[in-house]
Amino acid sequence: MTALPIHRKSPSVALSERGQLLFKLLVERYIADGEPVGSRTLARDSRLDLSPATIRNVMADLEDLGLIRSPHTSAGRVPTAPGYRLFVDTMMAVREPTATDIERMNADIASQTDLGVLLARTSNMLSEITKLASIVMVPRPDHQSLRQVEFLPLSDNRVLAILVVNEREVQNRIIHTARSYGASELEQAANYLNQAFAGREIDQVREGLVREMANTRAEMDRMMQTAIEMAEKTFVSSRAGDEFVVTGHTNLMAIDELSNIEKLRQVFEAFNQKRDILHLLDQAIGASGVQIFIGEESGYEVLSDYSVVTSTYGTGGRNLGVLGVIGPTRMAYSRVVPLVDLTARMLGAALKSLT
Amino acid sequence: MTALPIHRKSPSVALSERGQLLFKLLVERYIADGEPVGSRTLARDSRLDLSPATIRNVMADLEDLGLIRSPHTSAGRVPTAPGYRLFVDTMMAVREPTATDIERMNADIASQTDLGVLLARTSNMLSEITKLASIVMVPRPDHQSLRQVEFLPLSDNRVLAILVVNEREVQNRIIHTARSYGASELEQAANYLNQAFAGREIDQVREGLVREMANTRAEMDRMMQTAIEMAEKTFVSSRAGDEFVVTGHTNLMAIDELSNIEKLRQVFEAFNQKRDILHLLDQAIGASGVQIFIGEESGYEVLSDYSVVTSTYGTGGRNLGVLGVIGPTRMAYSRVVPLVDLTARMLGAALKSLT
DNA sequence: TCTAGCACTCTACCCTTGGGAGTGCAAAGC
DNA sequence: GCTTTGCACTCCCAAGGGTAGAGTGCTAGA
Repeated sequence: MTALPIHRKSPSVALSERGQLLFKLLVERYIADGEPVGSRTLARDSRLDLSPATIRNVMADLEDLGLIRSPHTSAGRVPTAPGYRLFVDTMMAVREPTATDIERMNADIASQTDLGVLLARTSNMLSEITKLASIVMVPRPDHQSLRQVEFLPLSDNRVLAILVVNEREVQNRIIHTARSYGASELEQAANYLNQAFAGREIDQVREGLVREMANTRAEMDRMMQTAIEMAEKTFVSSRAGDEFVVTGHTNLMAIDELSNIEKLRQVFEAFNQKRDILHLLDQAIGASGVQIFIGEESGYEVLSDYSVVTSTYGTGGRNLGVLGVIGPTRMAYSRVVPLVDLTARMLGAALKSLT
Repeated sequence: MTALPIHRKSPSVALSERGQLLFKLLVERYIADGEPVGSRTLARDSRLDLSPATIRNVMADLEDLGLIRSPHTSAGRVPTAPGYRLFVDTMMAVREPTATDIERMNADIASQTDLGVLLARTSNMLSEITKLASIVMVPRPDHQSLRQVEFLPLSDNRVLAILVVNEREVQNRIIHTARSYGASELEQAANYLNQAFAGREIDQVREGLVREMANTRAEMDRMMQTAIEMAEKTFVSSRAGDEFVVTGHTNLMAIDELSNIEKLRQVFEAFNQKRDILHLLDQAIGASGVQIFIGEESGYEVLSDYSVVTSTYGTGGRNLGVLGVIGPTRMAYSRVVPLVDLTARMLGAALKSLT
């Protein structure tokens, strides 16, 4: 076989060209098979026409650099977290999603009109195609602009408030009031609020009300009083907390061939204790584009054998949220990364057309 | 020891009094330990002062009756599905929930105001206390009475419809229209609908509209046209499909000591393919009160090693939905059954105070 | 009708064993 | 100086065999 011109030493970086090649092959092989890769296998895989012994020497170097390790004395080598990191950063060849996948995803996502359903479907689809667990964090509206508000009296001094924010999202809250209000009273209050504050940020609404109160204090008529009272209770501490959609847990069970059930349980538990996962996703929302957290990098011990691939999504220039997948560190990054990217873009587009 | 008066034959039923006693002990023991119960153990447990050999004879009878079986030649006996059935039907002594459990549940459930949160919390709580997976099916409103409707124009010939039904529930839908409508136009249409149909069943609204159309066909003014057009699209095929909340998957993983991971995966998968589970819950909603499905009784093969304990819940006389738990057939029925019952009643009460 | 005794069966566990895979090292080859 | 060969060594894993424990069914005797 044509030996490559391998004698050119790579200048300062510790890794020779040959080392890189073999390392790349090793990672790819391990991702494909899931079993430690030995020198003989690697010798066959590479077209370098080198004996296993030579490969062994290179592998020893790679091990010294902390890129690979052997699970035990006489097993092959597997990539370490830093190894995966190097791989995805400098040598991964992304495999574009197949036309089928794109088609399938498009059909499913584009047709959704309800925000909740859209997110759920997106998560589902991503999970099915990647065969991993998928997370979609719902858009966190940094500013909510009020479009319309309605009040409906319920029994027992309670009022149902319906807010339409950001042009299309509907929120509703039950508020407890000191006395009971009549329907017409509430209607007037809502009318006033709609006229005075429609199109304004919710935060501003609260401020505006306070100002209003100061100005008109004495000569406030009854309607105004009602309006202010209602609005105060309605707009206080809105944010119900970030939510996210998780689908495809079960895919993790299928993959984890070691089926370390206790570990798996802990990961699932983490999904439920949503707060933990949220923090991870928060890290991701800062930078736009695809981000990869390998093993311990995520900062969560339970995820030490798992990697997380995330991408922000949004419309235009704004990041609305984060989505991604969780799977074993040896997931097929070259396939998963473009898929996550694609999904994020599609969701962004779908959201845009929804507005 | 004081031998019980066991010589009285039970009349026609195939099971002697002694057989019943020993069977009950066996089931309780197996539920507690999870391991096949042998004749020696049972001899010690019972205060009957009988030798293991005698117990063996009884056990052989019980096996002939199909109430118990041995996993293999020289293992003890475990209850069969019919065995559990007999146990829960005729000999189970319910253990009332502890004051702590009641207190805890009450605190958590009673304080909720949002329907979605209430259901989620209920499910969570039930799952935590029973240490099983819990399902709460959301109330299926067999009749939805319309309280109020609002329309908001969006871009691209789409209109956001907001429905308030059943006094407090808010639904919103995006509908696509042939042409674009102005805000005032839509407002008039909503006003008309609200006046004409508030308080009526949604089904009736549709019917009423059709009648209206027939009557006024020719002299329909523009406002009416708009109203009818909007309403048609809004009220068609409303039912977004029954939803339910599942929590505590992870508890199943902890219990299934055999950790037959593939089986577990199938069960989880079934949770995701919600339709399957729904059908099971549908069976339960017919009869009110607690129902127990043991193993294959549920009609789902994947659930063959699991039992489902459900109860309907509702306010006043009406059944609104079903909740329950899923766990191994050897769950502690005597504890779980009253807990499911209690939860159902508490949820019913919470819903009542919410309306 | 109950009990004691006994032979039998099956599982779970431990230990050993041998093969296979892979390594590391030293010496020989190009 | 890099590469290869040869070899001893390590470790895992699966298979086999032996043993103890638990429990059974059956039969004969109280």
